[in-house]
Parts: sequence; C-alpha cells; structure tokens
Amino acid sequence: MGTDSIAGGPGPRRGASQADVARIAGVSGQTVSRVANGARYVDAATRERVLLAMRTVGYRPNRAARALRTGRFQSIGVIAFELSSVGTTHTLDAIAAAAVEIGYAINLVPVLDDTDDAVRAAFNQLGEQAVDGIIILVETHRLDGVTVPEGLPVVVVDSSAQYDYPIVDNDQAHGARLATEHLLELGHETVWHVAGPELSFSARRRRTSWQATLEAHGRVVPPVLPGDWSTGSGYEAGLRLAGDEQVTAVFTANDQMALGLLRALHEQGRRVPEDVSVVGFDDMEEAAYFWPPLTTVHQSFDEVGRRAVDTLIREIHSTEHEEQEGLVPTRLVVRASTAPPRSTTA
Amino acid sequence: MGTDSIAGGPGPRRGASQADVARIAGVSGQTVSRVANGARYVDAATRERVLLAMRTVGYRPNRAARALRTGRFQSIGVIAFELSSVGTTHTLDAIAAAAVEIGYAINLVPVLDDTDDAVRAAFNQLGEQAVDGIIILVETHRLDGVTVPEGLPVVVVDSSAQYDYPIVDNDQAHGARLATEHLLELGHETVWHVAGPELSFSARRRRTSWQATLEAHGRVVPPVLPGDWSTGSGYEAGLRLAGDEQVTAVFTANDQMALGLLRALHEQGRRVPEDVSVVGFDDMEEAAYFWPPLTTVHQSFDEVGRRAVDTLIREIHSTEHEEQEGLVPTRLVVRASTAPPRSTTA
DNA sequence: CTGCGACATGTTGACGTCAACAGGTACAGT
DNA sequence: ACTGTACCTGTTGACGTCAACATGTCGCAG
Repeated sequence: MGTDSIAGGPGPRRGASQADVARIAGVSGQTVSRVANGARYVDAATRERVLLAMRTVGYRPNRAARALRTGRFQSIGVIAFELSSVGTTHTLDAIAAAAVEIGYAINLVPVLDDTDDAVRAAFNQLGEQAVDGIIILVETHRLDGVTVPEGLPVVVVDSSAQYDYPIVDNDQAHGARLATEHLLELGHETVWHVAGPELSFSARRRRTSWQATLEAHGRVVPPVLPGDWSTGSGYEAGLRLAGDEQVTAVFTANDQMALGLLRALHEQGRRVPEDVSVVGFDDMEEAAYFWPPLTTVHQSFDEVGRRAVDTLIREIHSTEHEEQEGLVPTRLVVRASTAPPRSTTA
Repeated sequence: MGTDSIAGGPGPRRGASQADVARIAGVSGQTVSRVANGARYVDAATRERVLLAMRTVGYRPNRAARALRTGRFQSIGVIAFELSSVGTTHTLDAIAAAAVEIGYAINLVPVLDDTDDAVRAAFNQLGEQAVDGIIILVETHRLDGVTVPEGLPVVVVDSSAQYDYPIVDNDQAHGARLATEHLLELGHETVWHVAGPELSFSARRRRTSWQATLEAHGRVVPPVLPGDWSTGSGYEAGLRLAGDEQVTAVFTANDQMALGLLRALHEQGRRVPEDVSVVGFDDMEEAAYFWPPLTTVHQSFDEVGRRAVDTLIREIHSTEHEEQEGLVPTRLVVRASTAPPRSTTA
C-alpha cells in the first residue's frame, strides 16, 4: 500500500503533514496552509473539503516547521527563580493564562540557584530555545553580566529601574507606604520592619519606602530586621522583637514572615494586636485565616501577569523599544492584626 | 559587505546559522553540526576552530530546524491545573529543575477551568506544540473524552489507576493511614475528616484510606466534612465541628484547610491540642509555624517531580509502555497540634 | 469586447539542521 | 604491497511549512 511504515523519515513519530491533507483533499499544500492559517481567498467548498481531510487524518500543523519558515515561534520564555514563592507562582499562573489565551505557548526556564552561572545558563537555554520574547521573573539583580540573546524582546517583572527593558510590577513603594502610614495613623510611635532578602529589589523597595515614610513623618527609624521571605526568618525576627516592650508595630515584607512573626509573638506572650500590631505584604490566600487575620498589602499578581504578557507581545510586534514602566497599584487590606497601641501618649 | 541586512529572510530576527560558522571556520556545515552535537571523529584543532567561530558570531543552534530534522524537540509539555495549589507548584518546580538538568525544555500549558473543553484545548495545544512527551498535573478525573495526540508518551501525576499511562505520585493512602493511626494511637475514639474536592483523586484516596483505617480498627466513621482545599473551606468545617464536644480529633486533607480549621477552633474557644487534635497533609513550609505547629503528612514533591521526568524520558526513549506505578512514600511529621484527648476512657 | 480588479488556486524554493552516504588519510597487521 | 580498520571531513537531500510569484477564472465598468 501507499502507506509506508515507520522507517524512512528521521523522527520516529510522524503525524500527518500538510502534503497528506493536500493529497486527500485534492488541493495543493498551499491551500491547506491557507485554510490552516485562515487566509482570505479560499472557496467555501474547498475549505470544507480541506477541513474534512484534516479531521480524517488528524492533521496538526508542525510548529517546528512553521517556526523555521516564519521565524515566529508563538512562544514566550519565562525565566523564573524559586517557583515556590507566593508572588512568583501567582504571576506565572497569570502569565500562562494570558499567553494561552492569545495562542502563545509558555517556555518555562527555572533558575536553579542564584549564581551568575545559573542565570546565564537559563538565558542560554532560551537563546537556542524557540521563543519570541522573554519575561523575567527572577528576583535578583544579578542580571548584569548576562547577555540577552540578540534583539529578543524582554519584559522584566521587578521594581528595579536599572534595565533597559520595560518593567511591570506591583507598586511596592506605594504598598509599603500604605502599610507604614496605616500603623502611624493608628497612633504608633514608629514602625519596625522585617525585610526581605538583600538581593531582591522588591524587598529593597519595600524597605526604602517604609524608611522614607517614617522620615517624612519625622519618626525614629528603628534598625531593620533581616529576613529572607521564609516563615522561619519571620519567626526569628519575632523572637528578637518580642523582648522589647517598645515595639508596638511591625511591618513585615511579606505574609509568610508575618506568620512566623505572629507565632513568635504568641509564644512569648505578646498579644496581637493588643500589644503589637502587625502588617504583612502579599495578601496570600491564607492571610485572612492567620491568628489573628492579617492586615496586609494586596498585590494584583493577576494584573501584573496579564500586563507583562501584553507588554511583551507589543514589544514583539513593534520594532522600537517602548520603555514604559507599568506599576500596578496595591491596596491595604485591614483585618484584625492591627489596632491602636494600648498606652497612647495622651 | 558580505553582511546582508535585515531584509531577505522570512523572520525578522536572524541569528548566525550553521552555515555562517562553517564559512568562518573554513569547514563544512556538517562539521559544525558535529561539533555542536559532540559527535566523535572531529579533529581537536578543527573543533577549536569551529568553537571559536561559534563564539565570534554568537552561534546558537536553531531548535526549530533541529526539531524539524530529527523529529525530537527536547521539550516536555506539562499540563497543569490551578498552579496556585501547593502541591502542583512544588511538583512543577521539581519537574522543571529535573528537565532542565537533562537539557529538556518545559512547555507549560495551563488548564484554565475544569470543563472538559478547557482540558481538551490544553491537549490540543500540546498536540501541535513541539513536545516529546507530556506530564499531566491535572487534578481532575476529567480526562476521559480527551484524546492524547498520536503515540505521545504521557506520565500522570495522580493517584488514580484508571489511565493506561505510568503514574507517579505521593503515596496518599499510606499518608492518610499514618495520620489516622497516629490519632487513634494517642487515644482518640475516632477521627473526623475534612475532605478535598470530589473531583480530585488525591482527595478521594486520602478520604478512602482514612475511612478504611477507622474501619480496620473497628471505629465509628463520622460523616465527612466537605472541603475544596481552600483555607476558607477548612474554616467553615471548623465552625461546624467546634460546636460538637464529641469531636476530639480531626484529619484535614491538606494543610491549608487545617489552617482554616485551627482558626475556627480558636475563635470558638476550643483549644488545640488540649481539646481537639488536628493533623494536616502536605507539610507546606508554613505548617511548622501555624499556631500550634501542625502535625502533618510530609510529601516529597521534589521526588515526585524528579521521578515523573525520569519515567517520561524513559518512555520517550523506549518503544514499549512500561506501566509501572511509582508511589513515593510519605511520612508523618509530628508537631504540636496533636495530643491525647483530655478525658481518656480510663 | 477589452481591461481591470477581486477572487481562487497552484508552483517553486528556502528557512537551518542533520542522517546517510561518499570519499579521503593514516597506520596496523599480514 | 595489500587489506582492513579507525579516524576525519565533505556533499546531498529532505524534514513541513509558508512567502513570493505565477496563473487562472469571473464579473463588471467603460
């Protein structure tokens, strides 16, 4: 029979090709291509015949061939660091959803550790990967020595402004200011801060903004407690703060650390919010069920993801750089972990 | 000059090709290919010359062309549902890491909602996507009417055994038994259960195993409290259980629901573990910092992800199906949320 | 009845890569 | 010297697709 066996072609798995469809439908390959791509100028009857043939043989266009021919891959690369962090995960989720909706595939490249080499390796991967653009979800500033392949469009999800690429992010500074001002307005003398990791720009922005807000209100700026996003580091910070009666208000750079902090305060017999008020950052799903329910800064990861994709697609289709910075507003969600201090100076 | 401008080729972005490297190095394209793929029989000097040429022009092999030629894409598709769930995220993270280490790319396809159509759409995507195999992280049993493209290797991360594909998962049944027995051994009369969503096989396995364990010990099986993995649903369940003095031990199908439950119990003045013991499932990072620290079942998502990739790769390279089921053992982590009941029948 | 635009289809070739084949050279064993 | 084997390199063609360029047909204005 005409159906030749597995032998012959290079790869093992060979689905039906455009040519097969063309033969069955009695048209040229080009017409099949036209139908597949929804081009104009195809007779309705012909189109039907082709579609039928496609269905019978189970035709699927070969992305590799298409990409080779057109130079377009309909795919965007996402470089992510530490998928397990709340923000990254949510953002990735939103990015994936947005990308799929416009027919783009997601090429996920994890950065295994935060050495320069790992980051470079990730970029190299994407260099030979078939992607039309890159979204960087990496939470480190270590992108210096790294060369982005050729003129690949790039969008960075980060609050730093030191790249030449468009940036999309939650408005960290605004959120941190909201959190700090909220505590001051409640009557607290000053606000302590448990920071995120040094290398994270988000963390840095939150810290800077907290400090600036305190200074703007003429308050003392207490020493920063170091943290690394983890619940454990929040717990450590909590143990250190619990001993100090002066501490009546704490702003932690994320919710997970806030959880650890709450736990440490409980253990040490400091009540929240009666003795100490706590504000987090992220508004992860669980935050509303902390004990007590956590006042925190809500971030719109969905919106960030969607905007990142939008921006990247626009970069891909346009020729010139548009260097806009897209900050998504954050908002304070007041729950039960904050209250006026017990002994207000009055 | 020889360097022709942007015009000419189809796509806009054209990096250096094998031919360019060949010209510079003064060899044939085939030799460049050999160097790129580490083939034997290339003279050391020649290899150096080629490598140098590669570096000068910044050559990166074109994955699309390679895939077209070889029929191999060095890429695996991951179909994931609800990225934001703890287990899925961790597993995806591990999968990505494992895949990258062996030079495979990850093609992430989210299932936007849990309708059949959405699942089918995801598969279709991967059908024309360039992937060598698929890992299914979808937490639903709705894979019935779905046709997996051709003979694409598939690995399912799920506890159901109803597919013809290899399965890798944490040993849910074992974990649930451990949790239940732990509570019985502490002296509790019986154990209540807050279940995960109906459609989830993991949830179902945990529930079935909990029930079987109770029956094996001749205990009364209390009615199941419905949940949907969310903290909120755990809270609801907690409110319902808090009123019943009979309830002294609860096993929730995941940690997030346990958090909600703890909160509800606190609110209603039921102390944990003095009045009620609670066991979760997942051992998410935060669990150790709940109030009180949560006794829970630890899952090795890393191991599951690694095994899933291993299995898939083996499927890709071998011709026949190996239908083994790889269950990764779980273990109980005892913290402070469990204790003997106050009034042991003695 | 000529000509021109809108419609409909087909032919050719190239995207970048690698498998298959086809030389080669060098050196061992006979 | 002759054969065989290990090594090294080049030539050719095809993977499946689509852009560019043919050809057509049809209907309608002039």
